[in-house]
Amino acid sequence: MTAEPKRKDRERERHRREIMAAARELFARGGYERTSMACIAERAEFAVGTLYRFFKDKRALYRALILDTVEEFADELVTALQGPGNEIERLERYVEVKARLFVRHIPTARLYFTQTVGAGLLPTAGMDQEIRTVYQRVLDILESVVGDGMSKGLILKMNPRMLVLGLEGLSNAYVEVLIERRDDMEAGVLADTVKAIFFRPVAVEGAR
Amino acid sequence: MTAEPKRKDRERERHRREIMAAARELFARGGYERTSMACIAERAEFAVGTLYRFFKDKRALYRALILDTVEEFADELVTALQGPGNEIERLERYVEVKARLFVRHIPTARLYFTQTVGAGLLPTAGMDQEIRTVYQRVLDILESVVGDGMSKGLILKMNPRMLVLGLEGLSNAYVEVLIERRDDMEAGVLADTVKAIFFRPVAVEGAR
Amino acid sequence: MTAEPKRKDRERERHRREIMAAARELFARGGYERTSMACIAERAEFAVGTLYRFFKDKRALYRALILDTVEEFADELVTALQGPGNEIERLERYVEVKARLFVRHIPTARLYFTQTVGAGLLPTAGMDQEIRTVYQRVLDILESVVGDGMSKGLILKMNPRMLVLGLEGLSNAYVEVLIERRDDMEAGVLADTVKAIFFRPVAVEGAR
Amino acid sequence: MTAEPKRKDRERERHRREIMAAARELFARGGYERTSMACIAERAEFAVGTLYRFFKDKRALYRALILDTVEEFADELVTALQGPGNEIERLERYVEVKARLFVRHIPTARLYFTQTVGAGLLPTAGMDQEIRTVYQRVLDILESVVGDGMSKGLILKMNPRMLVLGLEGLSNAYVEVLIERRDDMEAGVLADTVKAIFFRPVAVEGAR
DNA sequence: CATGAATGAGATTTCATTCAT
DNA sequence: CATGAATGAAATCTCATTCAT
Repeated sequence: MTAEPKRKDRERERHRREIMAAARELFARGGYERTSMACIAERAEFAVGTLYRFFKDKRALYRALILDTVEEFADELVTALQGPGNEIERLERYVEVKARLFVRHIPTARLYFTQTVGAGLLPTAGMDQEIRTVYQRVLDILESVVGDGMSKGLILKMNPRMLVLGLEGLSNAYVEVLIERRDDMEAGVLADTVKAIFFRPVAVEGAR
Repeated sequence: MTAEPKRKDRERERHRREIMAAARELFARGGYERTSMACIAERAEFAVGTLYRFFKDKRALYRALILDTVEEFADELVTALQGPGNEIERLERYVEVKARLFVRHIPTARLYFTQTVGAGLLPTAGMDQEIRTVYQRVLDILESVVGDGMSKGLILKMNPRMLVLGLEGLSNAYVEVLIERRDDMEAGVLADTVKAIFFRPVAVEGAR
Repeated sequence: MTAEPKRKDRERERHRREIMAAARELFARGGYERTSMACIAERAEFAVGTLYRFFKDKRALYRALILDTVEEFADELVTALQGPGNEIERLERYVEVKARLFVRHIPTARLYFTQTVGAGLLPTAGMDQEIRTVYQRVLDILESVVGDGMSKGLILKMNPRMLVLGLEGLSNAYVEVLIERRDDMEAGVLADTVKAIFFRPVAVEGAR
Repeated sequence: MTAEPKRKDRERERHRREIMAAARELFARGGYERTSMACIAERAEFAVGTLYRFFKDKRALYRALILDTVEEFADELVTALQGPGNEIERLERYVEVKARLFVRHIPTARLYFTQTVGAGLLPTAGMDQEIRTVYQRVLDILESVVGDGMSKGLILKMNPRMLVLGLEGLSNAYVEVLIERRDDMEAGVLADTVKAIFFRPVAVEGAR
C-alpha cells in the first residue's frame, strides 16, 4: 500500500520515456511535420489518446524531446570541457567526446543538430528560447576556455566567439558526414582531423 | 508569324521564373511542408492549376527550384575557384565569393544550405541525387585545388577530402550566423576569419 | 455495527450530492456537450471512474440532475400555489415565489429553463418524458387554480390551458432577463410587472 | 465570355445557399455541438472541404446562418410594426405576422429563438454581438410603438421596456408550443390569445 | 493554356468509457 | 468501492491535386 504510489509513478515515467523514445526515432528520421502522432503512438505501442495524457499537444511532445536531447548532450560536452589539462587539451577532449557521443546516438544527434546549429535554417527550429539557452551555455563555456588559452599564450589571440564558432563549424561538418552516410570514418579519425586543421597551420610555413 | 512561337516560349519561361521566385521566398521562409501551393500561387499571381501546368507536383516545383538555386550558386563558386592565382589564393577567393554571394541572396542561401550541407539532417533534403551531384562538383573542384596545393607544397599534406569538408564546415558556420541573425559581421570579416583559422595555426607555436 | 450500513449509505448519498452539485454548476454554465466528465470529476474532487459508480453514463448523470432540479423547483412552486387565499392571490404568490426562487438559485434556474420551457427548442432537452411529467404537474395545478378562478368569476373565462401558458411565458420572460444579465431589476419588481400586465388591462379602457 | 463571371458568381452563391439550407435544417434539429460538418456536407451533397471554401470554420458557418435567419425574420417583423393603424393595431399585427411567420418556417424559427430569446440560456448562444444587435432593433421599434401608444393614452403607462419584454414572452410562449408539438392550435388562435391576455384584463373587474 | 471550385485523404485533438490495481 | 491511465472513435480542419469551363 505504502509503496503503491511510487510504483505507479515509476510506471508512468517509463511510459513517458517509451513515448519519447518512439518520437525521437521518428522525428529524427522524418522531421516534425512528416511525423504523425498516430505513427508515434503505433511505434510506442500506445493509443493516440495516451500521447495526449503525457503531452499537451504535438509541439509539447517535440519540445520536451528536444529539450531532453539538447540537455543530455550539453551536459556531456560541458563535463568534457571542465576536466583536467590545459586549454588546448580540454578543447581536444571536447572534440573527441563530441565525436564519440554523436556517433553513438545518431537519432539524438540529428535532433541536436537541427535544433542548435541549424536552428536558424529550419522552420521548426527556434521553437523555444529555452533550447537555445542550453546550447548557449556550451558555447559560453567553450568561449571561456578559449579565452583562458589566449591569456596563457596557448591560443592565437583573436575574437574568442569567432574562434568558437569556427571550432563548432569544423567539428560539426565531420559529425554530419558521419551521421549522414555511415562512412568508413570513425570518431577517432574525426577528432584527429579537427585537431590537425584547427590547431596546426594548413598553409605550409612560408607559403603565403 | 515566325517569331510568334519564340515569344510564346519566352513568355512561358518568364511565368515559370515568376512562380519559382514566389516559391523560393516562401520555401526559404517556411520550409517545404508549411508552404502551400495555394500560397505560392497567390504570391505569384497565378491560379493554383497554372502551377501544375509548369510542374508535375509540389515536389517537382521544389526540386526544380532547388536545382536552379544550387546550380546558380555552384557556378559562381566554381568560377571563383578557377580564376588566376596559386591554390591558396584561389581557396581564399572561394571563401570571399561565397561569403558575399550568400549574404546578398539570403533566401537562396537558406535553400542552398538546407539542400547541401544540411541535406542529411533535414527531412525534405536528400530529395534527389541530381542535386547532390551539382554540389559534389563544387566539392570535387575544391578537392582538386587542394590536391594541387599539396603537391606544390603549399598546403599541409593530408586527406584532401577531409580538408575540403573542414573548409566547408568552417566557412558555412560563419555564413549561417550571418543568415540567421543580421549580426554586425559582414562578408569581409567572415572571409578573413576563415582564412585566419584555416590557413594559420590556432595553437601558438610550441604550445603543444 | 448495526448502524454501519446506514452511515455508509449516508456517506454514499453525500458523495452523490457532491457530484451533482459540481455537475449542476458546470452544466448550467457550459451546457451538456461542452461539459466533460473529467471536468465534473475534478470539481467534485473524485476520480472519473467514481462518477460511473454513481451514474451509468453522462446522460444518466445529466438526467438525474435535471430531474432533481425540476422536482425541487416544482415542489416549491406547488406549495406556493396550494397556500391560502383566493385564486388570484395564489397565482400572484406563485409568481412571487418563482421570481425569488429563480433569482436565488441561478444555475439551477438555468437548467430548469432549458429543460422545461426550452425543452422543445434545445437539442439536449426533451431527454426524458419523466422530466416533462414533473413540470406538467405544475402546469396542471396552475390550470386547476385558473379554472377555479374562472368558475368563481374572478378570472376572465377562456381556455385555461392557454391562460396558464401565457402566465408562464410572461413570467419566464422576466426571469430570463434576470438570469442573463444581472440587471438592476429584482424579484419584487418582476412580480409586480407580471401582475400589472397579466391581471390588469394593458390597453386603456375604451381604446379598442 | 462576358457573361461568364456572372454565371460563376451565381453558381457560387447557389452553392453557398445550398450549404446553408442543409446546415439550417441540421442545426435546428440537433443544435450546434451535435451537428457535424461531415453531416452537413453529406446533406448538402458536397465534400467536407468544400464547406471550408465558403466558411472559415464551423462557427463561421453557424454565425452566417444565424445572422441570415435573424435578419430575415427581423425584417418581416419590423415591416409589420411599421404599417398603418394606431399603436394597438400595429402591435396586434406584429403578433399575427410573428405567429404566421414562425409556423411557416419552423427550422428557421427554432434558430431564431435559440439565438434571440434563449441567447443567455444556451451555451452556443451569445456568439456574437452583431446578432443581438439585429434583435435589439426589433425590440427598440417595439418599444417606440409602445411608447407612442402610451403618449396617446392608448396603452397603460408603465416602463415601456418591461411591457415589450412581456409581449415578447407572452407571444413566444405560444409560438414555442406550436414549434414543439404540432398542436391543433394554429397561428390565428395564437394571435387572438395573446391579444386577449395582453390587452384586456385577465382579472375580472372588481375581483382584486 | 489559365482558372479556381471541388475533392477527400489524412492530420491533430478531445473525451466518454473501461478496467486493472 | 475508489482510482485514473489507457483507449479509440469521432470531430474539425488543411491542402495537394484534378478537371470542367
